[in-house]
Amino acid sequence: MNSSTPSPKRTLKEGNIIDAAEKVFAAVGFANSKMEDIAKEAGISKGTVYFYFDTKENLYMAVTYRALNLLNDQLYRTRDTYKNATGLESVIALAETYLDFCNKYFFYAEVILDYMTLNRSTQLGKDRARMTDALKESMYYRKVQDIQNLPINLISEEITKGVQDGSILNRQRPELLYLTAWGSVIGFVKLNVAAGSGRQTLHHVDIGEWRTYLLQVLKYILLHNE
Amino acid sequence: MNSSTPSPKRTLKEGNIIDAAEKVFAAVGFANSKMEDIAKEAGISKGTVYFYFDTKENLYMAVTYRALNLLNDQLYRTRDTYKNATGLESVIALAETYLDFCNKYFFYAEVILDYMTLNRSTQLGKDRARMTDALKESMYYRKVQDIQNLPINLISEEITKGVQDGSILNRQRPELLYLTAWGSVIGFVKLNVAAGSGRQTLHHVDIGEWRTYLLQVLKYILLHNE
Amino acid sequence: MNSSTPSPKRTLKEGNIIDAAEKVFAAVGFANSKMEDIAKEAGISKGTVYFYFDTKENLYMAVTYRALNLLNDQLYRTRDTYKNATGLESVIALAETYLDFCNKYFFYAEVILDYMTLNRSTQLGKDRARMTDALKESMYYRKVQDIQNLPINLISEEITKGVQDGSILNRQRPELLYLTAWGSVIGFVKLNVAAGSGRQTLHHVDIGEWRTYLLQVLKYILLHNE
Amino acid sequence: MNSSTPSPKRTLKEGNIIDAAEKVFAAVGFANSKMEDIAKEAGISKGTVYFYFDTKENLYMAVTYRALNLLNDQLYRTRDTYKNATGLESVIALAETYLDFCNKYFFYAEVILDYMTLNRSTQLGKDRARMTDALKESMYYRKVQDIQNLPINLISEEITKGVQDGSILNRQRPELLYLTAWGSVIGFVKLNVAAGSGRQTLHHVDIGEWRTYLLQVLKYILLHNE
DNA sequence: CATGAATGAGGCTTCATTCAT
DNA sequence: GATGAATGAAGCCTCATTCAT
Repeated sequence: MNSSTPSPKRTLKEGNIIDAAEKVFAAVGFANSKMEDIAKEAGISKGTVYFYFDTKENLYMAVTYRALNLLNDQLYRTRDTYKNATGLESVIALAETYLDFCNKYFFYAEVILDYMTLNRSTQLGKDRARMTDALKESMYYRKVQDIQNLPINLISEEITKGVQDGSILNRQRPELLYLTAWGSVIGFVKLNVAAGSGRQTLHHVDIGEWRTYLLQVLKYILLHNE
Repeated sequence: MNSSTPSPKRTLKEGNIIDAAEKVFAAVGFANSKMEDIAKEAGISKGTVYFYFDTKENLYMAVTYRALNLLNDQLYRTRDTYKNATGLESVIALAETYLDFCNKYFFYAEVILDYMTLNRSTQLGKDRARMTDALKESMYYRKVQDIQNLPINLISEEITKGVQDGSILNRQRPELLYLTAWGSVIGFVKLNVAAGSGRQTLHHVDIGEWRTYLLQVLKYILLHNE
Repeated sequence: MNSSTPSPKRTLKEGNIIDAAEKVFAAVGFANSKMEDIAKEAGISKGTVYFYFDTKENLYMAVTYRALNLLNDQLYRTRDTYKNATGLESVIALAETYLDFCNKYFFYAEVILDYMTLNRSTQLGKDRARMTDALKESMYYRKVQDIQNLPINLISEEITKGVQDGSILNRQRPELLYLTAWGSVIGFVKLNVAAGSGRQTLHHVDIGEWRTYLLQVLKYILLHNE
Repeated sequence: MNSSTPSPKRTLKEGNIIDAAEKVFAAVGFANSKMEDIAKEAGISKGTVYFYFDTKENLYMAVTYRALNLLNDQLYRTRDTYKNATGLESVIALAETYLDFCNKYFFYAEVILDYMTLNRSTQLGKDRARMTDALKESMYYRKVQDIQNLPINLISEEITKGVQDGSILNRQRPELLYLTAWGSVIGFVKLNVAAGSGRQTLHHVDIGEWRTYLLQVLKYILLHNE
């Protein structure tokens, strides 16, 4: 509705609440999070949370927006850094950026993956519908929608660039490469997320080692036409 | 606790309830599922559901158990079919089996991934603790624990077999290969799940084509040392 | 949805809850009534109230339905009693019946008047809309709608009968007579309601005396053409 | 308490707020009205509303006071206009004035009736008591009390005048006549209000026609002894 | 005086679970 | 074994009111 820039003070306050929400959501999951707890975590009252975020769903979407935004920032920064490098180098750097992002902002990675699942579920009763509606009416939901495709677009562009500058030899379509590569990374992340943030090994495999190997495979895929 | 074989009648009834629970969980997610709905879906009363499953969590674990069991069945069947084939062929066939499984029963795939997330979250309040406890006391939770490692063990064995019979040339440790391969597959599944079960294309890429390419990459990984 | 007759037990229980709701609504008004209080008044738990009435609004409508139903019963009974009398006598008896009803079931009279105001208010925000929706979806709302016109139809018929049998001499249209007569009665009731149920006098006028005079006027209206 | 004349500026501001309050109360009723909405409607902030009216109840009473005041004004004006006419003519003119008032400001008519209901309800919990107390402490509540009897006194006087000057032949006590007449008018108004403000017909009866007939009946009552 | 952020008591409603029949 | 009525602990959200700026 109001597209004017919000006051810096308001933005700051919202930020504090999102900080708190993040912690609580990350700790116990959306369903088990109570607005009361989030308020307490933020050191304010429940009412104040509602003053800034009219719905629990909207607050969750604000977290998602922040996560996606941060990811985009980092991807764009990497892209700019590698402006003069080859497409291959850029793509690998982007993959590393994403892996680092997931490692550093563990919960954000989860939230972003969660978001992708949101539109799925078939309605069974009205309640679900109501919840979905609440979500879709949320301002942040629309904000997220606006930027959800940025990562894929960015990476696809860099793959295309690599194909054109000859650094990427694989002649599959960029989208196919993107999906395969991204899928590998997501799988890596998902397995790590599932295992928990603190883990250093999974099934006796050192995660750093796995990471290195994954990047090797990605590079391999990009370099070979088969 | 009671290790005597349950009556066939009881098993049948439980099966019907799990059928219903699956549908409801898949449709609206665990948190939004109501025991009432599950009972209705099963055509029985809420009380009866509780007669067979003392907790919502336990019912969910029963679904997980079924999912994992089914996956194991299919993997074992594939392994047996390829008993006399090379390790490489066996491993690729197992990957295909898993992809088919995820495609056909994609809710099961999700449930199995979900299971891995269960033990994670830090406690903030008592509720979470209570829920986790309820879960861990559930009979099906223990049943799931008993078989959770079967897939990875099975696949690792086949990779080892492939290494020994010379069909797999990659000299990385089987577990590392397993994780990389499984991660790729999970990413594939996850992206498909996120997109929705009915889709035929994703980002203009035909899913069958993607699948074929993914298997190619897997084979490639196994065949090349580095 | 389910048009089968509810079990007598259920009907009985619902009746008890409506009894309690009546008392609470009458005592403090709809807005100030709490479901908790109603439950306590009925000697049951809040949850049980919701088992029978899914909404506070629906419960209120159930009260309205009962009120309107009771009024209809009494009017029909009077009509039957005066089946062989003149239309004039019947109409006067109906007026007396209504006055008695309002006197005896004070709160019911209010509820019925309230109902008439329901569809009015212009929406300003969504909340109001939501409340109205909750109301209109309520089963009892529809039940009330089905019988809301019975009184006016009944009385109009009797006026018509009186015109035909020559006992009512006023040649105005029955509807006009009905509105004028009914309006007088409603005004009487409304002023009494406003004053409170226990009052014997209003502005130094004995209410019984007023009632007698009102009936006189009504008779007068019916007997004189202009 | 403070009997010093308020500044014209303050009076103006209060007036604006009451304007807004009226609209909101009329649209959604007292219980569903939010101070926020009223402030928005007045184009000011919530805090400012509270600066002028310390309580929602007090604001409502201010509306009531305005309504009653306006009615009184109009009745007095009519009385003055008919100073030299007969009592009968004066009374009929007053009835017409009231009908016009109700027609033009029909929310005011409701508010005035509402006011009469205020002192009634039995206490069940503390909330109701608190609300009533808030009301009774309100400055406007006392202001309303001061003028609440003006209409009935005025009309009763005119009836008495009519009896004395021989224009009113009915020998019932003025108060009885007053109540009967007022009741008829209130019923008329109530039925119209219930139907909605915009209606031109009710049950196929033209409202103007009904109004004319009602005045006829009133005149008839006044002119006939019994 | 005006603003609008902050508060927190309170109400409606949900739903896992229990239990009498 | 099955049923479905009963329970009550929670949780989301509202909104009158207060208060610092």
